Amino acid sequence: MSLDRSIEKLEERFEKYLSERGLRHSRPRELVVREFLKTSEHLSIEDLLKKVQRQDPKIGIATVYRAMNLLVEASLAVKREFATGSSAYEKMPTRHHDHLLCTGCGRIVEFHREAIERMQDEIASRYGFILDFHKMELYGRCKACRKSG
Amino acid sequence: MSLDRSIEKLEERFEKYLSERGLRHSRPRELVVREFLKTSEHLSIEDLLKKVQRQDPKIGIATVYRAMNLLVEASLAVKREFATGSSAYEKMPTRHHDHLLCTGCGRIVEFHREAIERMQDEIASRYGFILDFHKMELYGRCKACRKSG
DNA sequence: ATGGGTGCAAAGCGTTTGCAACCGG
DNA sequence: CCGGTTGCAAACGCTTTGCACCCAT
Repeated sequence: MSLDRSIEKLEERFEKYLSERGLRHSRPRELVVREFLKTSEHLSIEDLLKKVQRQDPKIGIATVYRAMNLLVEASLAVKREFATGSSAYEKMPTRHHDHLLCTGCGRIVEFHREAIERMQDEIASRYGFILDFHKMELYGRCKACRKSG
Repeated sequence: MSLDRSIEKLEERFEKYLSERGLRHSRPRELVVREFLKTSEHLSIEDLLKKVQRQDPKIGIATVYRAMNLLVEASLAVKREFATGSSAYEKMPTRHHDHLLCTGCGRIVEFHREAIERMQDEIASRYGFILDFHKMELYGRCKACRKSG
């Protein structure tokens, strides 16, 4: 399946989400959603705003926030808040993963380690908890950043 | 060593930190630091403010923030920001640990699993990173909260 | 008497919200 | 038309900061 086709499918899911609850289809919203869906990296609100403003400079930041909140409610996006203070949206991951972040250049690497996931469940149950979700972020410096300074 | 004695030692380290850089000793600061040090749990700014205001109602929230920032700089406290939006200070841990949090009652359990730490380093190095720190928080519901609601 | 510390209120910052104009179905 | 949507600006909640006054040293 082509990338465009997969974006189309996600857009359809979003339209369905909207129409099911009497929400409307609008040009600004469509621009935000499309720009978000066509970007594969983690996207900050500011970067997303810049992208949509290239197509329509009148679009305000509130519209971007509102569209992203809808996308999160529709389970098409997740919001990540990092320990560095920045936050970013990513497309709803098909498989769970955690993040490795470079404190130098901001690069974000996704990873998954089943053995860790199992240990987390085991730790939780040892204390009588049942886990809903977790947050695991590793912060360090990538090779390039260590070289450059 | 008694609890009081250990608090005294920490207070001494803080006084040393202050005098080494020409900072002063003051009553409001002392109240904040003492209340913080005598509490073993994770403490929010609001809760700490309430505690110190019981002893001196005139103390403002800015003083609490300033004192806690100093304590963090002095490596006597660490600030934790949780995915639930709340943040809390805890005494500088003698050994590294992560957190398990109940999304129902807010209870926080500290844990440490060496095997996970090792895998985190191993994952980082696989991507060419050297880790500075990490954040691992497990969110779920404790037994009591599952029963009650 | 210096110059750091305090309380207060204002400013910051990222995000949300109230509102009047706008527009989609 | 009705009621959701937009852009703007104001309001948020948490944290920091500017300032005049206070107080340690």
